Amino acid sequence: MPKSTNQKDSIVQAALKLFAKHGYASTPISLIAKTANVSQGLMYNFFKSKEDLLKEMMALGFADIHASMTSYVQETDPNKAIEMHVLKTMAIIKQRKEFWKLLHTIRLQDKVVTSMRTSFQEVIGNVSQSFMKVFKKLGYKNPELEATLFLTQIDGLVILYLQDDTIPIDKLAKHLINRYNT
Amino acid sequence: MPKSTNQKDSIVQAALKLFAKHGYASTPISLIAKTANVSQGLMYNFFKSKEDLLKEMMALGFADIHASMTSYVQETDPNKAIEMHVLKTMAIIKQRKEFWKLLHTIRLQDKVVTSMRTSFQEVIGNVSQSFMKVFKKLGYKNPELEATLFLTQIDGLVILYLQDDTIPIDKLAKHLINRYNT
Amino acid sequence: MPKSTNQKDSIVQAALKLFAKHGYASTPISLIAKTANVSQGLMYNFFKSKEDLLKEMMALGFADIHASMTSYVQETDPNKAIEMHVLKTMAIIKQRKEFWKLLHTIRLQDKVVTSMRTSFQEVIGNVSQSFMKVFKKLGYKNPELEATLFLTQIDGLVILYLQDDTIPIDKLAKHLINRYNT
Amino acid sequence: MPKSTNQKDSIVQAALKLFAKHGYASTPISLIAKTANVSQGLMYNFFKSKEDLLKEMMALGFADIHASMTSYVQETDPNKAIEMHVLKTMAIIKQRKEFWKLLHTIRLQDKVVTSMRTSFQEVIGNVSQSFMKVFKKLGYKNPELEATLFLTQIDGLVILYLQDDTIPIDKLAKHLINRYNT
DNA sequence: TATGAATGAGCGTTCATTCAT
DNA sequence: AATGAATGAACGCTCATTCAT
Repeated sequence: MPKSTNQKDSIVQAALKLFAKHGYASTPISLIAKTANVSQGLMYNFFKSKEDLLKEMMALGFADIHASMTSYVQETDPNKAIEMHVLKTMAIIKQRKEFWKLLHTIRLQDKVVTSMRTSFQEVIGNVSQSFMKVFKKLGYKNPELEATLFLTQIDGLVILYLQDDTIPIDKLAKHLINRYNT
Repeated sequence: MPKSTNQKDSIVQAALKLFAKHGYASTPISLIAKTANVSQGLMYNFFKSKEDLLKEMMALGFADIHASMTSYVQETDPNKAIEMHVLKTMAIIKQRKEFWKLLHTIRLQDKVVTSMRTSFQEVIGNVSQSFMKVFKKLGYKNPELEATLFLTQIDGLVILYLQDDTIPIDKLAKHLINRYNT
Repeated sequence: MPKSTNQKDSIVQAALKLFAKHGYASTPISLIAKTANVSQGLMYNFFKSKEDLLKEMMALGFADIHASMTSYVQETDPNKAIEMHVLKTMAIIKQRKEFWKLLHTIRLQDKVVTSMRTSFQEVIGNVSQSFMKVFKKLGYKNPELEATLFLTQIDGLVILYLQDDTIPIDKLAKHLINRYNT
Repeated sequence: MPKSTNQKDSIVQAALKLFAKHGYASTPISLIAKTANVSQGLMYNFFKSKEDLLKEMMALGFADIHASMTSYVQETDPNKAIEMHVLKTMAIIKQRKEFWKLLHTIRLQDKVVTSMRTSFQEVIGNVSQSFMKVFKKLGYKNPELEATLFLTQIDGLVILYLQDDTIPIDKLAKHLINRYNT
């Protein structure tokens, strides 16, 4: 069995945890290596640089999210689509907290992100388009604005949760769903 | 007029711009100094450390926001309060884009922030309390959840705008206001 | 054989030489590294800070001296004890000139030293006690004062030698011994 | 009245105190200025550099000591000469503790000292010569060695006192005198 | 494949010195 | 004579990256 896969995995997990906690720039490679129980030099067998590690990590995360989100994209009942998206997002966030934290500390910066903007925009774009249709179907006058408000509402909720995971996130999600499903 | 004030100002402006763009940890003091047209050593006549510069900068920003936000806190008409808060927030964000970018890259991290968390929570807390009352007055069943949803909705909108300032932020704001002012 | 040992040794030797010559505070790490033919960064694989290097160096020196001095501590003939201490001290000083120079530039300062004061006092204290007994055995009226005078006499001689190694140190030592061995 | 003299004096006093406590290299000019209640820039009206301040300070100290010591150099009774030298030295040391501390931290270093070696040697040389004659007069077989031992004995005592001023320095001095005045 | 010793550029910071006022 | 703002070189130290093994 390829042990290297496990090692690469440990590295990615360690990096994710540490980047989310201390920030990308403030996390030394040496610490990632130690946390992943791997020699410092070995890191460069898997990733050609620290930045490369970040990019690959983010790509993995996006793929993951993409997979999760597209699972219900063919939902035809608009109310169901809204409900599923809210619930699914909350589920993903809980499960991938560190990834989302990192994503949010990075997404307003222009250095590393440009390279991964594509993947990010793709995911966002798809979802956006999809919900425009949903709100159109529901008869909203301005489905584009509605979709944006809906998605930013979820975004804001997510950030609050990432910052303080003791908020009643499930109640809030339910409340949000009810607001649309009248 | 004291020239030092201008210099301190340039430093703060330069730091704000660079921190917002590249992140705190990835912005060298040397670059701030160069951008502010000041020698590197002189920086330490104004701020005793890089971290101190950040803190002071954030404190200034918070004071500013606090001042802006408390200007309409005595508004008694709940619909008006909602409208004013949305509009005021958008105004502030447009004006202090870099400060808000910086704030968002920092607020999920646990390192430097603790010292300024207080100021942040204070502002947030006040606003939160205030809107709970607003939604109570409007007869919402669960004013606390409503307030949270309202504020996170704004937060999400703000982040989207910080990431891409070509979105129709004013339309979105208006739309949001209309949703509440039925 | 581990090369690192040699490197650590070169560093210690270089540091000892340079600290003794220019003083601790006036010796840059960069110069030590260059003198030891080692990169500046590597220094920190062996010593976690400049101060740590000093401390470790001093500890080594003290251990050395301690070993040398305790070799004759069980001497029961008081005259022999005096003779041996003088001769041994001179031998040590000749051999460890730089260490002693460094020790003397440091011992009146209050900053770094506190941590190593303990080791120093321990060595001194033992010797002091030991010579009090010697002078008691020899029938001196005030053995404590005698011991102090004896040891400070040696100290003064040592310092003179450290300052100018062309003085007839052996003759002086012999003369000193004869003064006690009547 | 020339205020500058007082200022120069305060600077020298402040520098002496601080150099003795923290060492020359570890004492910033800024701290000396603050301690002397003088602006940092003004220092350079009196001394052309930090090193110059040290040199001038030492020169002043030497002149002082020289004056003190030559006051009894014409003493013809050899026993009296020994007694006076011991007592006078102790008096000077007590009075000029900081100067002596500084002197001892500096005298084994080669950087600054070379320039003042002359003055130092001159004082030492005179005293040395003078005591050779004293011991000759007293009929010692090897007056040169005796003089060296005598002076280094005092030196050793002085250093002990500088390191710990709670030792019974007066008793020790008396004891020393008695040893010679039999 | 795996190590960790080794490098060197760059960081935040200090401080002796200069200079405009 | 006196200030203290301003400079810039040098410091101790960190860390991404390389390389011999």
